Order: sequence, then structure tokens, then C-alpha cells
Amino acid sequence: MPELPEVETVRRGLEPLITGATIERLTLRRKNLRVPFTPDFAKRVQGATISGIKRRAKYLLFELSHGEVILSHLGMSGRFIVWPDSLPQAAKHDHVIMHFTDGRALVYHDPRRFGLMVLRHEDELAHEPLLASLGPEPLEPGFTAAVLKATLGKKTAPIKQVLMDPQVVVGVGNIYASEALFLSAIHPQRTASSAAKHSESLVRSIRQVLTDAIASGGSSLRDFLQVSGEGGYFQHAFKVYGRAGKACVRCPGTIETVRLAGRSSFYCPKCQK
DNA sequence: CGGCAAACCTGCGAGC
DNA sequence: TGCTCGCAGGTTTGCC
Repeated sequence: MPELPEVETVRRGLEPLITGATIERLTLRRKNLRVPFTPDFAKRVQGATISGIKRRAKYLLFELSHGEVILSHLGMSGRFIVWPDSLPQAAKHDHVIMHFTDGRALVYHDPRRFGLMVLRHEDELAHEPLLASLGPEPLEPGFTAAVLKATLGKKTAPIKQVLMDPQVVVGVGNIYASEALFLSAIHPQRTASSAAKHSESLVRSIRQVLTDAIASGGSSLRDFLQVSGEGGYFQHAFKVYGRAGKACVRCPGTIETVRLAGRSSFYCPKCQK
């Protein structure tokens, strides 16, 4: 479900709630998500205190006091919910329940089960295959026009597809790829190499759309909710995503949709070239 | 290696 | 009301 702004919103929501919490026990309500749970997962986290939550790409990393790290991805439909106490009955698709010693619980809920949750020692993370081939973080200094230009120049696939490739830049999913291309006035079907000369604008647009979305608490489509249970607000700010047939906000054109690599893509044919 | 489709799942809204 | 169909924000895999 979520793209980078939603994952960052979850991280920011969880951080003050569960930093310092001690895990009394962990309940796995099935044996796998997208990947199997780590063997002895529950036993290995028992008694550990959560010392912090980091984010890399769309992964959340729960750092534990004894040097282990829970690596989690929300996939398309994953959510973390904090229960005020452990009393509520687990609902359908509540797959992991982390009971804290203070009586609260952190629940991972994921109907489509495209997400994952695995346990690693912090020393293993440098070689973790899930993280190994990730490209630069779009909001950090390593994501520069020069870096992007070099990558785009070599690729003949449509620019939108390439922007969604986590090896190129992480965190840009289907929604924000469309939005960033609109901001830069680039047609989504243009080849990446032909768009390479606009890398400076693209870097700016990607940063802007992600930053604005984070500031709005993420976007709420079907089922994204902040940890608080509130929806985000950024969906009200979409300029092209989901607006097929509506007026372009920048020119007299009408937003159209096209499928690229199986994903709906939205653009204005008049002002995106 | 690059590009593409399919795969993993369930839920929901649209349309009949 | 109830059915079927298509589509949904991600990532990996395997095929050509």
C-alpha cells in the first residue's frame, strides 16, 4: 500500500509510542507473510526493549536493546496499530501481536500479506539481501541530479517505470511517480534516456512531492491509516493521480490514464511532453 | 543486462 | 441483494 511518505508517517507515529517499550511476548498468528517468519522469532525478541525505529526505503527497522533488529515492510496493505491494552480480540488479518510489559500491544495487520517481518542481528544488516540493492534515499543528499542523470541515460524503458525502480531511487511508488512527472511536465511514456536531461527538475519534483506528502501525514487511499487511526490528507492534493477525465490544474488539458508495466499512470497530455 | 509479465494475496467498488 | 469482474499504493522472479 504505502509509499515512502506513508511509511515515514507510520515511523513518526510509532516512534514516541513504542520507544522504550519492553516486549513481554510476541504472538505469530500464522507462519509466514510474503516470506516465512524468522525461526525462533518470538523467543529471540522476548524481554527486549525497543530502542528506536528507523526507516530505509519503505522498510521499517525496529531496533532492539540486545542488538537485534526487526525488519518490516508494509507491502500494499500492511498497517501497524497500537492497542492501549492487550484486551481486544485479534481481528482477521492481525498477523503479529507484540505484547509489551506495560499492557499495551503493537499489532501488524495486513490483509494482502505482501508485507514481511523478519528478525536480524544488526551485524547482518550490511549483507541483508532485502536491503542490498536499494538505490539512494530521495530525501538525502546522495540523491543528486548527476546520479539520476547517469542512471536514466542508460535506460530505454518509460521514465515512469524507471522512477518506480527501487534500484534507481527508493520510495517512489505508483502515485508519487505520476505526481512527480506532472510537476516536471514530463510525459510518463517518454524513455528514461530522453528524460535524463531533466534530472535536475525531476530530483526537485520528487523531493517536493514526497516532502509535501509527509507534511500532510501521507495519503489515504483504500486502507492507509496513521498509527493514530486517522487518515492522511495528501490525497486531497493529488494533481493527476486518480483524476482521469478531470481538468488539468495547470493548463486547459484533461488528465488521461495509460497502463505502464501493469500500473495505472495519470498525466496531462497537453502540458507533459 | 534490460524489459516485461506474472506471481504473491484479499477486499472492495462497479456493473449487471 | 448478490454475483462476477477488474483493480488496488510493492517487490521479486523468471522468461525472452
